[in-house]
Amino acid sequence: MPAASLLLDWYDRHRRTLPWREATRDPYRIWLSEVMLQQTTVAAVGPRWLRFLARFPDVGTLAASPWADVAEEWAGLGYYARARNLHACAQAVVARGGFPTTEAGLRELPGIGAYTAAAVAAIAFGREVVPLDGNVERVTARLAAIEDPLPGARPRLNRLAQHWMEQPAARARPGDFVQALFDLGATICVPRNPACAICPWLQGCEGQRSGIAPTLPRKAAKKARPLKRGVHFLLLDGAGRLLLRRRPPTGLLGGMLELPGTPWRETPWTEAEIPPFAPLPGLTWRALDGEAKHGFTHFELHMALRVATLPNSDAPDGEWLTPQAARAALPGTMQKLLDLAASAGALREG
DNA sequence: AATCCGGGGAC
DNA sequence: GTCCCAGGATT
Repeated sequence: MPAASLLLDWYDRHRRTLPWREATRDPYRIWLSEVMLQQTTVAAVGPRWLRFLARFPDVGTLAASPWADVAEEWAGLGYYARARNLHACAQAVVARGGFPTTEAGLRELPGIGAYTAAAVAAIAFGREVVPLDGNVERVTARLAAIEDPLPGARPRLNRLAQHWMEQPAARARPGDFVQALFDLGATICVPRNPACAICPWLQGCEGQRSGIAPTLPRKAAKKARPLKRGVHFLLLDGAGRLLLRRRPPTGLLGGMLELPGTPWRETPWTEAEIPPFAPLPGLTWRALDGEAKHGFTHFELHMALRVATLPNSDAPDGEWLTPQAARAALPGTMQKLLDLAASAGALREG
């Protein structure tokens, strides 16, 4: 088994300097970083973590804040169920008087799965457990030359990874040891072209010895993504503000703001089907040229856009925001519709 | 076990 | 274009 001390020595010399590593073991800050880092790159999280903390400096502030504020702060980060669970988790933590300090206790909270429970337990509370993230999966699969494909191989990889923590050097510094594994996977044992020559665990890496390390871990084939289409509506009032509505609390972009529109489906929309979805169907809607394109995890989306100005009549239900405020509060998908409108000169903004 | 859930950066 | 990212919830 590769020596934990070799990895920790390497970590002490080469570890990444990251905002959430600033000598704090505040579980709130560790937890927030781990949730933001779920399927999200370190580079993307850095500034967002700092901005989030400035607005919600502690778990009590977050728990007491309205959802609309949390949604606005999370806009653009993706996977919005994380924000909903984050909000619910903060309220649960306040209700129980603080964060649980064990992996099992953390695992009970909303938005905290096997990985995040282990990561917070190890980093914030010094528990001896290895979180199995994409980095640890890759490092472990290569060290042990595991050729079984993910996700089926995950239980086996997890059992192997837990053994790293049994060494006294690792047990003396659990949080540092797991972050050393992250850094090894993020800077040396990377998916493509790993830098095996400078790896502190080169000796004892069976994947490297057998020459298959760069091809691991193997993964099951992925499904093709269908193309869906929708038509959205940009309604402007006399002051140049635009109408947004809030999506249902669960599902795709759940709880986030959007431009009103048709549902998204694979069958193209016929002209006769579209008007009932407009905020004011009787208005004269001008169709803009082009489409906004956005890729989701499991389908590709093309959105057309129609524009109208609100006459002196009853305004439909929704929220009226300036283009600047709308852009700040909208998920990336909807920001692309504003881009389309702006390029057509249909928007008053700076 | 399979599917749903964003967005961006590296290649 | 493809792949990946400090994954979780639901079915």
